[in-house]
Amino acid sequence: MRIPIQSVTPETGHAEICGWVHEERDLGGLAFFLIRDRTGILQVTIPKKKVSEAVLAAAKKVSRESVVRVAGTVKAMEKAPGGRELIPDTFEIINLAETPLPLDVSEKVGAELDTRLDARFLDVRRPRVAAVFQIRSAALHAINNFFHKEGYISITTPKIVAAATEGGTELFPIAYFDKEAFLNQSPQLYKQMMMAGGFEKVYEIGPIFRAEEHNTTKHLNEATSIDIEVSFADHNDVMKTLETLILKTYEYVNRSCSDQLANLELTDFAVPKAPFTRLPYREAIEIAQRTCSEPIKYGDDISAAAEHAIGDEMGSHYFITDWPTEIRPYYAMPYEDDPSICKAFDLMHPRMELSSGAERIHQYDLLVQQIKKKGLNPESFEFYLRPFRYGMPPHAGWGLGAERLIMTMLGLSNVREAVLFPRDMHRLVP
RNA sequence: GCCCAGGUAGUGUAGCGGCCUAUCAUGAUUGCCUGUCACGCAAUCGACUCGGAUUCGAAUUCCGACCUGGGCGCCA
Repeated sequence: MRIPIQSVTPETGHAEICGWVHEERDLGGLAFFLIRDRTGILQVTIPKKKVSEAVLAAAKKVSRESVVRVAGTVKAMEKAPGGRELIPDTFEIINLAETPLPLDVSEKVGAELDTRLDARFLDVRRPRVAAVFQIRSAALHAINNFFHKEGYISITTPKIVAAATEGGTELFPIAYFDKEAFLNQSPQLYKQMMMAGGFEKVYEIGPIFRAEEHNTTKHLNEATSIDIEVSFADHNDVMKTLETLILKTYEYVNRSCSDQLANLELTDFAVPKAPFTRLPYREAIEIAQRTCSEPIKYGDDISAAAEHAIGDEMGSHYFITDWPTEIRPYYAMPYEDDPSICKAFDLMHPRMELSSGAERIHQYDLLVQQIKKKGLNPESFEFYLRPFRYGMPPHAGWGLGAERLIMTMLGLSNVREAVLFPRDMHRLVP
């Protein structure tokens, strides 16, 4: 019976392990093999005079990163990594790996991201890379948990759609039988429709697709969006929810992923401090005008340089609130007393935007008016507008980029590090 | 889409008109070695992205193609 390497201790007695050959060192009469599975690394020690011919033959033949099954006696050994080693009585090569390897799993020499992504299956064998995805898994678990505890209904909405969410041209067209269709850029319209469906609190974690030809370390053409929509809530309510979710996620990762964080050398991992500052857009612009070398004025989008300048000033997570209605999507709710600004917000990490959200317009006439103001045709949004005529409650929500959350949480320099098989302008394989 | 910077053994690099039969590390192959933990030692193997041009001579300069990284716009 195979047991995980993590649970092999000097008290184990006889053990059978399965895994990959991480490193081999042959000292002549004595050989050492480091065997790795997803839980850890164990040293297999072969005193050549004391083991069987079969073990010797296998040890001679096996190459690095081959898959093996090794069984034998576990002994306490101070000189061995982890204080224990396994002396094999059987050493079976399950699958021999070809040589040379496309990249060095033991990390003696580096590999560029492009090389790593081409051989991602090998790249993720490296413990520090695996740690990122184990943490990503834990973070998404914490997020799912949070929503279930809070009574949200998990939904999945179509990724193949007939119309754009926000107008725009940044959609991937696909052939859908004899019709024109697109990959969805956001679940926005569908989660709002479920407010008319009376679900009240919904969330979805799923893929979003953007055909923008951006070439940066924080954009993907296929990303994972964490989306919520809540009825009878306003922008402040859902900002509070987002803030709590971020804290809970960091706390869970901090609590349950200490090995992985150690692998990533994140000994100073810190849960952000709440409450996050609510910084009105107007004040954000003032900070940028004061501290950023590039000129910016009220009404502009916040440029990367301005974003960094404001981020430096704020130092940790913060919200930018009260945006000019003009530069937000048509569905953002304008303030009653000043319709030039709206109840939209972005959640910012000092390095980049993580999330954007808003209280939405729930009145049919106002929504149609805003769609027209953006130069869009309400007729192409009929499927979306229809629910607004039959009892749409007030509601608010946001979308949070899962990869950016992981990237900023772990200090990754490229968002591609947070996706197993990233899709960007140049990469469609593997 | 615009603007930079690059493409040298399996991997990561040095070289930037002749000293290149191309450096170093890692790796692979073979041999030696009983406590390695980036083991050590010896030998061997393995590369200038492609096409054109300039030149007596091109990895090195120029042009084009292809590929890659990064910045910007925009956004999650």
